[in-house]
Amino acid sequence: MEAKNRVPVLSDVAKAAGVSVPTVSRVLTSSKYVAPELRERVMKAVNDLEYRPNSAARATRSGKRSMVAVLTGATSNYGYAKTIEGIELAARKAGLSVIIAVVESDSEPAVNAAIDLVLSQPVAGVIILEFDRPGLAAVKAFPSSVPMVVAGGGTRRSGSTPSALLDERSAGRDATEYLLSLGHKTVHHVAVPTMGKHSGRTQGWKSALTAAGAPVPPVLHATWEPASGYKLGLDLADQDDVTAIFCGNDDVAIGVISALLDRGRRVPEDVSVMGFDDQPHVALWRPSLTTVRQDFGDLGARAFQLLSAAVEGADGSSSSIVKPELVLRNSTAAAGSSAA
Amino acid sequence: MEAKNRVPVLSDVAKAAGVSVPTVSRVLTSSKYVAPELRERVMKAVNDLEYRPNSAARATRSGKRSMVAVLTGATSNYGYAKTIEGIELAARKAGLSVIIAVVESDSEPAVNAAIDLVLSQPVAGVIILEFDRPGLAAVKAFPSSVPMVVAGGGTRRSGSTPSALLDERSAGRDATEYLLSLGHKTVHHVAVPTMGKHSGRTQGWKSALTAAGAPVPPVLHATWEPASGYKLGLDLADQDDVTAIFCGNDDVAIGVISALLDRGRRVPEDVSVMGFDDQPHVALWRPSLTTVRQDFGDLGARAFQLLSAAVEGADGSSSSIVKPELVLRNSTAAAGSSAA
DNA sequence: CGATTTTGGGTAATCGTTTTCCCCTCTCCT
DNA sequence: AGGAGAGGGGAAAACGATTACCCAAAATCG
Repeated sequence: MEAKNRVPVLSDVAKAAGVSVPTVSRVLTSSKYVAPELRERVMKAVNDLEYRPNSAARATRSGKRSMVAVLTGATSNYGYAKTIEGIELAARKAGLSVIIAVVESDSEPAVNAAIDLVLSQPVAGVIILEFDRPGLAAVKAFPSSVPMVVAGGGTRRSGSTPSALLDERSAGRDATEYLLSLGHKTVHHVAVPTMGKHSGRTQGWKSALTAAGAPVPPVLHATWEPASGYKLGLDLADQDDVTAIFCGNDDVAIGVISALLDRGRRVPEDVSVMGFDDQPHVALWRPSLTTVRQDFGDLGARAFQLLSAAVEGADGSSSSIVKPELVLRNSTAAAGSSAA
Repeated sequence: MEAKNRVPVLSDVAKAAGVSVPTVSRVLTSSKYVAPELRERVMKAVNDLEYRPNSAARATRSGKRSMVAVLTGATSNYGYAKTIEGIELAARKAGLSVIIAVVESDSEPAVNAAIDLVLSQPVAGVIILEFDRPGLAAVKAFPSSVPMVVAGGGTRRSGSTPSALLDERSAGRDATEYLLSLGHKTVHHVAVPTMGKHSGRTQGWKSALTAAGAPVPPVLHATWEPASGYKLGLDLADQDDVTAIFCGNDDVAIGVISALLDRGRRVPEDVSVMGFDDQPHVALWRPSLTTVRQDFGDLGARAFQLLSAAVEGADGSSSSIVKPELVLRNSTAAAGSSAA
């Protein structure tokens, strides 16, 4: 157990096995038939020395890349983390490593810095998480020389970029229509800092309202923190005409509900509140949260699939879009159940 | 805007700038003085061509690695995600990329597969998240030829491995002592699937109980899911002697509380419940959750700092340990407040 | 059984960088 | 003015792998 043992390279293995360097390479990449006896010797040497191929050198010569990169505006929020998890799982199954690069903001220097960091590595392709403005900016600025796919909540896909999507627009519309169907005159909306006007959730909400001829209240903007939902919830609680609130995500919904309750408004009797994402714990809230279930893990897996295809050279810019499903629980109720 | 433009290499830049290849390299790495005029020309060519150094080739020749790897048993749970976020931020500031590798289980093939995946890339060093059994197994199996540091919740650090730690043991003890100080005869414990008997939280809990001469109830084992906490909570609700419960994390605590409430036991009047982690939303629970705040982002930053030092060759296996702080809220109360 | 084809494996070239040499030129000093 | 010293930059080697090329031996065929 020498402490600072030099890490073995191909020539060490070749020497140990008594063969030439290319033969070892051929055994390891199984690129050409090698006599069983030699193969045996090589494999033994590989195991004895604990040799691991240096994929940097490999990439340099062969151009075969063994890493995919994820470019994203954030990592630890629920949706981001789950999507990254899905990507990592799919990549690992395919024998690829995953490298994470965070785009600090949507400013040009930040975007370029992240892109530089990623492209300086030998990546086979890049998945950009288009959940927020930094992600959006990264998609726009990304050079066409490297295979890229988008994963996000958008609907429209202008160019020829393959995309794995969650149909947030439809989901937002469904959610809003559901609340309207309960008899609410309109639905207020607290947005999370996603892509601004381009957020599918917000778009769907607005289109449902206008389609139903309902008034469109101004959009309230929260951060990702539940506390900011709480703050906005305090304001909403004071407005008597607010009877239904569609929130940009579960954390914010929790904040809003908490504020409403603190102000003495009952949920769902006085005000119905919906979340978005269906984090595991919101089913246990009191009231349990009506929300929209998004399968982020699947999103990540689909994105990786598309990237694999793009790397293989499939030019047919296929895309996949999945519609999240409503999960009806107890934070929503018919308008006027307050009287009952 | 050619679509499939070959990505430029150093010799392209050299040609465009009318200098030799090594000169370009010297400019980019600022390894040797280059005349201002030449430097100028080179930089212009670099910008014009949008050249980005190929860090695989760079690593091959110079041995300078520009990636750190994170080896972990999971990625999307709160603590994991926040720690990874902290590592990424620190690494990005230092100009390094982060590669993530998940260790599927603590079985030997899974551990080796993850280690192989990581070590085949040109990583400067590795941070292993020792929050669970796969992480623990990875630490044990990791070869000494590559700089490595451990980040986790352990206390003991046998060998000479630098470690960034959260003192879960002390925190668990503090939490338990706090509950005992409220007059509870003993404290029940619902553990999350961390390192089994080696979990600092569980160790601290047990040591506080034995130190106080209180009976040590059997440990209940939950998964990471709130639903599993709920399940165990139903059982606990039926035992009248259960008046205080220390949970392995916030999600489980929420499940337990939910079950207690569903069974008609009041929190905190009948039963006090504590969580662990202080996720942002638990402050908004009703009752708001008493818990232990862990600064995972800081943990990640500290781990990266130690790794940097280790890579630089600092052999003094320094470690850093931070004690999480109790956050007292409303899910805990004095024993017997039920009567009041 | 001799000539031609296959086959397995070694030698050398290659990938995109960095680094070592070395040479040329410019400066400075006596 | 001539020689020593220093500094800047180019040519070539090196890094650790893969791949092109080639040759000897075995296999196939007439």
